[in-house]
Parts: sequence; structure tokens; C-alpha cells
Amino acid sequence: MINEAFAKVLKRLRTKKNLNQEAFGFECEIHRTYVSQLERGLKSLSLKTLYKISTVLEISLEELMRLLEKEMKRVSPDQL
Amino acid sequence: MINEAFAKVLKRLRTKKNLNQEAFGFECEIHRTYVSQLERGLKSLSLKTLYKISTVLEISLEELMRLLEKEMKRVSPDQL
DNA sequence: TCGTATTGAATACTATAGGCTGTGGACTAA
DNA sequence: TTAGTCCACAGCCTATAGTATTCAATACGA
Repeated sequence: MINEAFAKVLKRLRTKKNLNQEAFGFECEIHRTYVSQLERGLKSLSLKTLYKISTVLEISLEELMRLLEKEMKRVSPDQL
Repeated sequence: MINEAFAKVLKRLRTKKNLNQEAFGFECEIHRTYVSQLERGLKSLSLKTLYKISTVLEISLEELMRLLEKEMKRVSPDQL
């Protein structure tokens, strides 16, 4: 499912930036525990939040979605 | 703002597909009036809904975000 | 062994995404 | 006129995104 894939991508990119969940949440203006929930695939997120996150990660939405779709295919390569 | 930009992109792609709001909503499994609200930039949307929409539009999330970011720059080209 | 930093995890709450019903206006065709 | 299509728009409702608090587990260094 898309949340699980996003969870993995987010965790990978955040740690790559050497930010813990709290520092990352602060930069994105989202709550520490919500970052945790996102990285465990428990919740979805809105486009607005997605945009904030991409800004902090210094990555475009386009690139972020590219990584997400790549991750999704790794789990379930059921597309033609 | 990102909602306004998404609104324009969505409306453009939907009409290009020759689907009215009701038919499009049916395909995406989202409500007719919600499509209207999205196309007027009144609401944001979740990643899950974004994914459903991209599927119906037969476009990748990556490409959809590319168009979105292009639209955002048209309105406010304040990035370096 | 003590403190502290980081995260998982549960719970309860608030804000907003998303649904449903209906009205009315603009347009087109009959 | 009348009927059909498409959509804006309002109001109210439910589901879920996002906040806040708290506690436990783990890891690490002094």
C-alpha cells in the first residue's frame, strides 16, 4: 500500500539528512509523533504536508514521487 | 498556493480526458461535489486520493507533480 | 549504574479531508 | 417553452489527517 512505501522513503531521506524525528518535525512544522506515525505507515498525509516535507528534504515533489513509485514497485510489481 | 495550482492542473487533465466531474469522480471513487471543490482550489487532498486520481488520469504521480510544480512556478516564480 | 537522547506506541483530542443532498444558473437542443 | 447536461455553491455529516500527552524500550556515554 502507498502509505507503507511512503513510510520507507521518508525514513530513508530523513536519516540521510541527519535529522531525528523531532528536529525534522520542527522544520516541517508537523508534530514529532506524527512523523513517527508516517514512518510506520500508519497514516496518510495531505498534499500540503507533502509539499512542506519535500521543501525540508530539499527535493522536488516530482523527485519525491519518483522515489515513492519506485518503492511501491519494489513491494508489489503488479503493473504491466 | 498549492491548492490553486493543483486545481488548474486537475481541471485541465480531466477535460482532456473528456470526462465530466461526475464521471471522473465515479472512476476515482470520490464524490462529484468533491471534484468540484478540488477544481476550485477550496480543499487539499490526501496522498491516497492523489494516487487514485493519477491512476484514472493514466499518469504517474511523478508526472502529475511535475505538472503541478510547473503550474506553481507560473503563478509565483519566486524560486531561485 | 545513572542520565539522556531517540523512537515506538497508546490514547484522546481538534482540524480538515471527503461524502451527501439539494438548489439554482448557464447552456444546448427539441 | 421545456427538458437535459454540466457545474458552482451551500449546509451538514462522517472519516481521517494531524496534535498533544504520556509511558516504555533501547542504546549510548560518563
